[in-house]
Amino acid sequence: MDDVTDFPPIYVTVDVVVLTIRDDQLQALVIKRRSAPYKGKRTLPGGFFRQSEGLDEAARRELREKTGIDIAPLHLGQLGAYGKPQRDPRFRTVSVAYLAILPKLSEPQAGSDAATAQWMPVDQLSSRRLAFDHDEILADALDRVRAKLEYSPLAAAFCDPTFTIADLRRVYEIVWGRELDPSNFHRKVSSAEGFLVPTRQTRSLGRGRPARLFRPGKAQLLHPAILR
Amino acid sequence: MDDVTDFPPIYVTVDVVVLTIRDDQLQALVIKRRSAPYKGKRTLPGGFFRQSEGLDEAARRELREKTGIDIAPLHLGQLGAYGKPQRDPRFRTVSVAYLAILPKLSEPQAGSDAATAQWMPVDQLSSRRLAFDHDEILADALDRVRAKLEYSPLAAAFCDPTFTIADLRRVYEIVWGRELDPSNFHRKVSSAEGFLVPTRQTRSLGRGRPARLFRPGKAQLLHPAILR
DNA sequence: CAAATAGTGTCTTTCAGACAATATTGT
DNA sequence: ACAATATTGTCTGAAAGACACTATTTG
Repeated sequence: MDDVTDFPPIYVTVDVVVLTIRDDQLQALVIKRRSAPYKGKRTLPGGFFRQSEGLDEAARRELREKTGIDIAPLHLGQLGAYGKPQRDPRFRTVSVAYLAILPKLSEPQAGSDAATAQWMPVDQLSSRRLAFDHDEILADALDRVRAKLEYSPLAAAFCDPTFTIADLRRVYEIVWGRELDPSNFHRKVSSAEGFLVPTRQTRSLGRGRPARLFRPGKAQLLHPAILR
Repeated sequence: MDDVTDFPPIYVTVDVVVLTIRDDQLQALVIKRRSAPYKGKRTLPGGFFRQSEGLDEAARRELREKTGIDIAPLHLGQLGAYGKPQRDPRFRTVSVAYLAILPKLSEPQAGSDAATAQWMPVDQLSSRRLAFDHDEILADALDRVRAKLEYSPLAAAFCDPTFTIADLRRVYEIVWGRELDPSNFHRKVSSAEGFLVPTRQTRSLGRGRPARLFRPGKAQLLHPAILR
């Protein structure tokens, strides 16, 4: 490594793509900027990184401060670093992006920027809508979450603590953007070792046979995978 | 985003995990440190990030400066950001790690730190051998490359411009650490659309039937995947 | 010829996808 | 009973793993 004095420091930020399902749509949490640059435009929640904290820790803190949401570390994963030279017009920054998945119950709550935080369907954010390079970060997040549904039990993170197989299927259908055969889906998730733990409860929607409720299992990798 | 003046800048570095296959072993490029901290210990090649360059660009430059190797951007991918508070005892750093794959022909060459660059088998670097948090970065790189062999044509990046199916199989065997059935492997890679482009040449090893030589195809994703 | 390596074919099992059939509820 | 949803079963085809077999070279 070279001598540190030759290289000026760079501002490091953390940005978080928070995804949930609301109104049968995949939605992301965005914040409306109140100052220049990009005043009035939307961004991903995020902020500067502090000296004393690790990256994951910073992501959790930002999410908590901006939205009042305290997410389990389990459902927070790093996406990568973004550092194109002109990504912030003010000064040189590198942003470390995170992906967080929440069940639909949560609303943006109290917090420093809470007044400006809102959920928006990702379909309405698909291109050239967010400030900085946040469109690119969001696109990468969507690629990531679509891929992770295949081989990880991530889909359960979109659901309440107990959920039916139909709930889980709706998650896959909404994230992947296509319908799945209910019977084949049922067979596949049921046979994936450690994905679903049956409970003794059922849930009725008023019409039709009540569905069994499940809890997430301990598996970190699905085998066999639920292929797109 | 908050007011910038509240947050001290942080040093951003780039570290590169360069992998190749030499002597039938997966090997990584490491550099022996010539100054404190960790004097005499080995690290991954890397250095400070410059104001004017993008992250990918910085990774290529570091690799070129430290080793004389000019890698195609195609075979250079970001692993992620590492930012535990105490990862560098001197000051607060965040490192963006990259993974680079090279065919075995390359030797560490001229460059500022070339004298101290060397290839080492990853089996001999498996734990607590590298300075800073580079053991962790290397472990993540190995996870990544093992996974990528399944669904991407990355294995060809370990090979010369033309290669036989047996060459390719040795890559999988060495990276995954287990033997594969030659006939099943042949069938699988041959049927993966766009993975291999046949040439009219063959190559003889002196004994046995000569093998056909192939070039890498255009596919970015293997279908079906070559599962572990 | 034998030895060695390359490549093909066959069989069994697993799993995906299409879709039929059965089960259990509310109206 | 009927509509609606949940769940199980059946069939077909794709692909994996084990392994027998054929092909083409050198010694």
